[in-house]
Amino acid sequence: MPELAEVEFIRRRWDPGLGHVIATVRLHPRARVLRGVDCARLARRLASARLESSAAAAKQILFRLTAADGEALWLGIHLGMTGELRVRPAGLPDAKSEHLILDQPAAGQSLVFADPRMFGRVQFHAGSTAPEWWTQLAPAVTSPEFTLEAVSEFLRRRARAPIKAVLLMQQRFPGIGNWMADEILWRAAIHPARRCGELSPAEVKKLHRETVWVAREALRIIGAADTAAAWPDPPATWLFQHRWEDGGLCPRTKKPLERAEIGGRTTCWSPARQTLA
DNA sequence: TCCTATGTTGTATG
DNA sequence: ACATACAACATAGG
Repeated sequence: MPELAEVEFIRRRWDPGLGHVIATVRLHPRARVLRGVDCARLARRLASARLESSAAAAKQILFRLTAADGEALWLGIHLGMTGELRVRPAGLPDAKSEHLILDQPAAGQSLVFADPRMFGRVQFHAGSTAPEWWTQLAPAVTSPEFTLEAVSEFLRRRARAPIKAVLLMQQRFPGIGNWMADEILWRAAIHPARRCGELSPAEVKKLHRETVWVAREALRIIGAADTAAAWPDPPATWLFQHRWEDGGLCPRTKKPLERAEIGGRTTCWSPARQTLA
């Protein structure tokens, strides 16, 4: 159930495949994750292609490949709620929910994209220029383009919406998902149901700062972790560790946390430090 | 049986 | 056209 840092972690799972040639491609064309993809063309082009590099931005993963005839190929993976990448030794049977399998027999392995719930998706593009679904992503929250002014302007245009819902909007907060949004609001001491238009300039500034901080720390703790094991959780000083516990306590105030649906998603906050109005 | 789930998108309404 | 709200997608697990 990946957000910014988990996506980066999962991206690196296919690192053992870099520099190796794909011999065969196996896929299940009826799987929802392949909606809109020309599966026959994808399979034909990726066969004999070499995996060159990968990158992650927002919740999107991009793999760059070179076809046997030299053409540049671009494979996109979005993990949705339950998507996962793995590398499996060659010859093992396919498991359930494995929708795209790239066999690299010379390396003795297969690269696998699995997604039981199938909210994720695969995208494919051939040609020398990067596809729009990659180039059109909003600037990363860890980049210099993610300015306080950009955030202020974005919130101004969504004055009536609860801040929790707006933090989930990928056009301005790429990579932020449900747990990161709750973590940011908790650190910024802003109640998730507050309307964007009523936040003070000081609160918006705090929100901007905590967004960058949470993203950086999550990338450091989760995104850079050893991919041989499961991804690590942030420390117990974070809201993250307590948000699903029954009777969970705020790690700062030690007072009870509250949960409710806000902006269409289950939201956790600390009433002792996040108040309305 | 019923409820929940770290995401996105299409559609309806204002 | 734009902002907002919400059902729908599909499956597994408590």
